[in-house]
Amino acid sequence: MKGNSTLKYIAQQMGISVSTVSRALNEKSVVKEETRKKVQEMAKKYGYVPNEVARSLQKSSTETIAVVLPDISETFFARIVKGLENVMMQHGYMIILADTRERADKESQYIEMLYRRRVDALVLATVDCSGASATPFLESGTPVVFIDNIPDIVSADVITVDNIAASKVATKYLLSAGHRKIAVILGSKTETTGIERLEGYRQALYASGEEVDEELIEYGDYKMESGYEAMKRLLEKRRETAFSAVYVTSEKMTYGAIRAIREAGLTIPGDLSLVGFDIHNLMDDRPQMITTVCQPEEAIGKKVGELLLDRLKNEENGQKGIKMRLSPFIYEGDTVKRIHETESKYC
Amino acid sequence: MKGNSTLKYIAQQMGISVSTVSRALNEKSVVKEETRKKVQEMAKKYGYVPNEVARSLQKSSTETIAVVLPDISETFFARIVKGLENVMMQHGYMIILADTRERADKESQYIEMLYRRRVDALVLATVDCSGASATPFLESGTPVVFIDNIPDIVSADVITVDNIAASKVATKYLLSAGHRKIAVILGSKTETTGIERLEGYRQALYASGEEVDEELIEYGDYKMESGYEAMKRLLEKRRETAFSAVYVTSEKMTYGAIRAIREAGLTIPGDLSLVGFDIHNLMDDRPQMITTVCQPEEAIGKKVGELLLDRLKNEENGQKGIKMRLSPFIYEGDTVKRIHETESKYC
DNA sequence: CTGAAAGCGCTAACAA
DNA sequence: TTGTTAGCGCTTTCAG
Repeated sequence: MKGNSTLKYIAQQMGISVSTVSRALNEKSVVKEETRKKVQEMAKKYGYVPNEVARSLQKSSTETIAVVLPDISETFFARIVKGLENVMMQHGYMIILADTRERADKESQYIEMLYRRRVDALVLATVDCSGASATPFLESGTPVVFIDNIPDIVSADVITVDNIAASKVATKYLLSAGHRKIAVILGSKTETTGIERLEGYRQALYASGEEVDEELIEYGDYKMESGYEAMKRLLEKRRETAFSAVYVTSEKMTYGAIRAIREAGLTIPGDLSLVGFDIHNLMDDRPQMITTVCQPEEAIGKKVGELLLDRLKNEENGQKGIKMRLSPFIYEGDTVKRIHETESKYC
Repeated sequence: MKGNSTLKYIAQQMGISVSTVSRALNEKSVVKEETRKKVQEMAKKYGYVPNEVARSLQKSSTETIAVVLPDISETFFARIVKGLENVMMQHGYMIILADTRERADKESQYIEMLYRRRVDALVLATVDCSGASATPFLESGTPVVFIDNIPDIVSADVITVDNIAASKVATKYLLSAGHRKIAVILGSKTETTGIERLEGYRQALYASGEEVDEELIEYGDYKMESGYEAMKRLLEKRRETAFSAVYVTSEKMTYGAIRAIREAGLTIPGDLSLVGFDIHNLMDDRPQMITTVCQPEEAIGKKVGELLLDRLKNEENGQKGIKMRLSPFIYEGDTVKRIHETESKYC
């Protein structure tokens, strides 16, 4: 018999006006102390719980922000969400989560739904680099922060890891271990994560005077199966290409690649060296020697939160074209050594 | 200049009533085809997007469900959320995610916030087995489904893995590999996940005529660090206890335990056999031989979603005391073998 | 088929 | 300090 207690109901019971009840319950307004106490008593007695839906409607602000991403079961995304959620919760904002399963159509569909719900901001790890899916938010001036992939939109706010640095670190690591023929498995030809990670790889090779063998560059789609397939393709042409190391640029593709290597009867690092990406669980405990590049997720989530809070407080909505690149780490086998290629860059 | 288009605005522009516009835009209502077309045109022209906040207020249903859990960066929870989200999204429901960082105080605080937002249902992986934190929902008759830990409340709806079966499978696996002295690291003395996992361990030992050595039972708090510490304690008394295998009952504690074992200069399974819990990433690719018990997360998420959908559709709110236990798996080293101890049990 | 009116629960002027 | 009124944007009777 609870849950239907409203300001109106309390007001009626007490024979006073709704607005007085409202004021009494909102610390900021001025009411006679005595009235406030009585109202609070009654509110408790009737099990009154404010209805935020009504409040949202009237204030045209839902104190809710949306996070749209390709796969929450990727540790990378889960950790970003965790970092973000922590900051936002402290300020009374809650998070709506939407998992697109890497599908651009779902992405825009979900974003449309979220806009209808009038979330106050959108955090988007897009799989559609045109950035078109974010249109409803962009047009209405609702804050949007892109993480992971960078959209074509010049004025967009972006906070991501420095992908070029990440690949440079990974490649240099392998070069300095004596490898000359280094294969790479990328997640996308069109998304900036893929483009930049390739770029860093190229730069590192050029810098050390190595040729880039296009045969050593394979593509997947960030999912495990594609890492497995890409690795198999690389292994098939290993005779001609003679690579001795491989760099895989996403968590799940790394798992897939490792499986392919094992199935081929090869060992890591005995037969083939490998540098993975975002292998966090192994990182913490290192049950084996996997070297991995990692992104500072909690930091990304936190930065996104702070940026958003600023945007939301200052009412100066709209994109400002902020680009923030955070530094990746590399975790090298058993040694919990961290190499910072660059410090965070802000523009 | 967008984003402020409302039914009222369109109605004014067209010189018709708000209700007609509303009807025209809601497929179900009856309007002259011609009117509908014109309205739809105008709506598009003015960039009208329905305001779900207003709709929610009027329908007193937000089409939103809340998920409150201890740690979204645990693969176990992330996958449940993914499974659940998938089902709910297909029916127009969105998910609000709250991460309590295993803190009971945050848990009840968040649940309070969520109730104010009038989410239509709550999915709760509680760390407070009294179930008291869910009170606002329970009292108001809003559907609540518990996952993971089972609360004291008898009438509560619960969908979890069969923890006793999980431990039995794990322990039997080690017994059949010839181990007699098997240590176990549990996550909690008070939560049902801990209690039941201990129970399964005990039952398996009894069944094979082994004594239970209380010295071989250690407790952590599900976090990595505690797994590390618990393992260290076990190793310190290894001389007296002479255990040859250990069973660790959560993902992160497993990582911690492995680290402790490695730091002690021991190898798995050379010096010590280990069965872990929820080690999914390793499961998919198996970079090494870790045997692990796993829970069917996607299935749990899906079941939760289906139950909720049913509850929400049929308006017969309130707890019905449904208890559903899904079967765990065991993944045994390199072999992708699955042992089903039991089939899903429904009560 | 369409309009007028009421109301979801709350806040916020504006008076009193 | 308190009450009255209006309205956030929408749906839904109830008349017409």
